Amino acid sequence: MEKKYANYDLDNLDVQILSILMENASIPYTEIAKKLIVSGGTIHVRMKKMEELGIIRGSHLMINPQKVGYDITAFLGIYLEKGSQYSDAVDQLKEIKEVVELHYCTGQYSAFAKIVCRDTAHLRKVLNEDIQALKGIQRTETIISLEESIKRQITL
Amino acid sequence: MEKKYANYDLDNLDVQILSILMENASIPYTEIAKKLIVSGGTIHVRMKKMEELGIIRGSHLMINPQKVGYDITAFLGIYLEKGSQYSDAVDQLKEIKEVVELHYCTGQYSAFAKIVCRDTAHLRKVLNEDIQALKGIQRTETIISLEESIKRQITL
DNA sequence: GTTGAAAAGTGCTGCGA
DNA sequence: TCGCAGCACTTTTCAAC
Repeated sequence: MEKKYANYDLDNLDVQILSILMENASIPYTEIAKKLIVSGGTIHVRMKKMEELGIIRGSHLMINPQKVGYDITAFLGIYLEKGSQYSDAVDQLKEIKEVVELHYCTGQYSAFAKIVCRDTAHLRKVLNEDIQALKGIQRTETIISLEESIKRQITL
Repeated sequence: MEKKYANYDLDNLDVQILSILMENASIPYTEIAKKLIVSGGTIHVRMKKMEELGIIRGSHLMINPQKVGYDITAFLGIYLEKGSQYSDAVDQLKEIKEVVELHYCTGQYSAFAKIVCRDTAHLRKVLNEDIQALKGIQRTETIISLEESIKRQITL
């Protein structure tokens, strides 16, 4: 068993397949097979195995948010009144669709969120009306992203 | 021209197609066509248009980082010695593969990064050896994510 | 712009090694 | 466990509306 990659015995081939598909999920299996010099069926078997193991979450179409009118990305450091209220906060924040990421974390903030909005007016509305209104949230600190310079997945 | 969505005249159909594919990029065009009650050809034409407009960045396979041994996500507030050194910092940080996002931003930090590591030892190595060694970086503040509770794309 | 169907290519499955 | 080959399905194209 090769144990280089985590709790699962992913071998080199598995990792190479993932690496290719993580960059471009629409590349056909047959082409991956050619690149890695195995048969198409093998790719299929490996992918199925990795799906069953829960390694693969699914595939997403990446869109350019700015081109569909979502121009502003912001990060939000959240101070909760009590740390124990985190799970309540999660449930409430899930209802706000502008919240695209939420982390429970160490450091000065109890929670840390990433939000995407159409414009400054929209951001202000989300911050003032939606998020500040949630119970259990003491205050927040906003960091606005002026430019997203890097955006990629981990490389295995 | 419907101008509800950005600088481009995306109509309702375009937005519905994107909404479906953003959640699951592997759903076949023919099935989308059935759902939206148009022909497969139409979906194809719309997708091509949106690709040419740069609205669609591509499709990615989402993997579960924890299952391949990347257990730690952290955010890094970066203080640069001078704000003007940002583009230098971008170039240097691009070389560090653990950095998956980098934003130029307002607020106390000059830049803000998201990094993904295997374990605490790996994180310490990236912070101490890779990032602190970069020139132009004064100091950093690390926020470690203990749990990622929300992870999704914007809904149109 | 949309349709529907035909042609080309891809994904899936079972059998054999 | 892997690879090959045939069948089903999807994507892509195109003439016609």
